[in-house]
Amino acid sequence: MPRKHSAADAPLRLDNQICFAVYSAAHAFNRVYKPLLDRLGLTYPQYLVMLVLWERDDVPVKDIGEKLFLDSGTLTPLLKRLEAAHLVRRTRSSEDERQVLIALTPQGHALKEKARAVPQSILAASDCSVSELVAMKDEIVALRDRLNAVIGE
Amino acid sequence: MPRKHSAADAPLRLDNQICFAVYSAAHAFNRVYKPLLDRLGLTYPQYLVMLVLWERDDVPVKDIGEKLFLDSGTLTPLLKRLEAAHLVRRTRSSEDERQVLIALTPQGHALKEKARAVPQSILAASDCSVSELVAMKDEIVALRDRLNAVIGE
DNA sequence: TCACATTTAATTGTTCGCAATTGAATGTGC
DNA sequence: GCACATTCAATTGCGAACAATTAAATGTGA
Repeated sequence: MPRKHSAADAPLRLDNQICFAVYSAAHAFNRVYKPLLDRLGLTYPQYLVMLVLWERDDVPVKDIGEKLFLDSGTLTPLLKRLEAAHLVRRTRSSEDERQVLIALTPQGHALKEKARAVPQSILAASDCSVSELVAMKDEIVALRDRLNAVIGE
Repeated sequence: MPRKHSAADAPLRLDNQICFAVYSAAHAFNRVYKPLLDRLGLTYPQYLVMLVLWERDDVPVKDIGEKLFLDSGTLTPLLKRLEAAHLVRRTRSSEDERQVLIALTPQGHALKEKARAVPQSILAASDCSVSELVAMKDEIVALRDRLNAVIGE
């Protein structure tokens, strides 16, 4: 009985890797977002930063980094590009000169209205009910948090 | 009755975005993989390429790209680094001179044995049963494929 | 107070990821 | 057979992502 694959190799097969499922799904999302975000003049990570700021404004870089799991090496140049696009302002905190506070400009605030069209386009592209997506999201977040807990050890 | 958030803003809230769940889970996986892959001298995308090659060897760049959803702009420099690490060889196909065939070196083949320890470490880190992970993986792959179908339109 | 550790952003260097372009090889339609 | 389109990898340029380091501001203990 010839076999194409050895059973011992199963754990190393690409199609058996949940990490690749997640990795490739993230890229697929990125590609779906791209044309939508192009109209806003944003990249996907920039869009995430704007989501954070639309919820709360005038926050230090560190707070944004904690919410998005990104560090200053990623955020500093990204925020400078958002500043160059006149969407945010970067100012040193007067209370703690180490912190740089990120505030939305009027244009940054205004972009929120244009962004409202994005989530519904994504929902349509995922071709899935809201409840299914919410359930999946919660599972993935739970997995992510368990992984992050291991890293923190 | 004061509300912190408007209901109209719910679709734009970071915690409601499945894409962010996927995005941040991908990064969490990356961080868990890093110390494991450091021992193999591989980055995560390089590990994915090696997974493909351990299944089948002597394939054109295009085939690897189709399996991983990556293009030559990503793969060409990555494969050159794997070649510099003596894990693969790159040769022009004699039948079709446009194609570059990627073959494993003996060291590339040998690395597979060292890599067998990786999946079980990941399984432990995800703190989850195999059947749960398989179910999640299948859901995520189905979502990814629906997203990719939209892009292909 | 003063030495010392901690916190915070910024910087540097390496590796992805992709769009757009180039150039060579191949396939095709007439 | 020959113009033409197509295929494939390589290249270029830009924007992440992160490790490691730097530098300044702040906090802490003796």
